[in-house]
Amino acid sequence: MNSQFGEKIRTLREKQHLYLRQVAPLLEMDTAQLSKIEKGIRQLKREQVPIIAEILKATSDELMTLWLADQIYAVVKDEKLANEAMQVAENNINVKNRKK
Amino acid sequence: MNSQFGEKIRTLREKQHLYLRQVAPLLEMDTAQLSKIEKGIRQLKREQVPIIAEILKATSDELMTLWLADQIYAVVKDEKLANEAMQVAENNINVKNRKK
DNA sequence: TTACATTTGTCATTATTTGACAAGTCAACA
DNA sequence: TGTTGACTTGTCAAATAATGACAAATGTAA
Repeated sequence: MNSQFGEKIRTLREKQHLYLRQVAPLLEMDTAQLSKIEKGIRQLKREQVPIIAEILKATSDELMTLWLADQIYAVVKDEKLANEAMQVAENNINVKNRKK
Repeated sequence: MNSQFGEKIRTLREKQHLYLRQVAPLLEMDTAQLSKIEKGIRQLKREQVPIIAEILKATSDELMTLWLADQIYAVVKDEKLANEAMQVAENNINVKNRKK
């Protein structure tokens, strides 16, 4: 279901030989939810990204980048103007950063 | 309140010497709502973008691009990893397009 | 003051997302 | 073939967020 973040955490989890049953409680959810998150059917909450990063021994930044990318992708995935919109958004960010 | 789309439609409306009171009913909303949309406090619905484009004699694509850019911006505006995430998302889009 | 355009604040309604659970599939294997 | 364990899927009430509608406020010009 197209989720870079979900695929990544599944891969990481499997590398550590952990079961959903072991990871889910650490995020205070059941296996059903975590399964859906790995498949991209549901989204992990932003504030849980650093938590799962620690559990799976990944860097928070790496997972956050994928998590954010998924959110962006959800906005533009079926849009023919996706690339143009991304360009404009990128400019906005850069302008904003320059001001700081 | 930082909305490219809102600023654009305000500019267009003013160029045409139209009042909120005149435009709002065409979008089936009151002036208060449209005012907020122009200020970026609320979002126009995606399906209304072509309608306002026609009212304000702009191209739908131009306004849609700005509207989408605002949605993207909302996701990443306070994120230090905004640029990295945009890169990843852009790749996803390109990969997807290549497949079609 | 009055008139008019716009803005702001509030709140009930509506829509979307989430959490929790039950039931399902699938593979391994006794 | 029946059981077990891991994962998946579906449903639905509850929580959260977004919207619509309205009243009141602000600002400005006559």
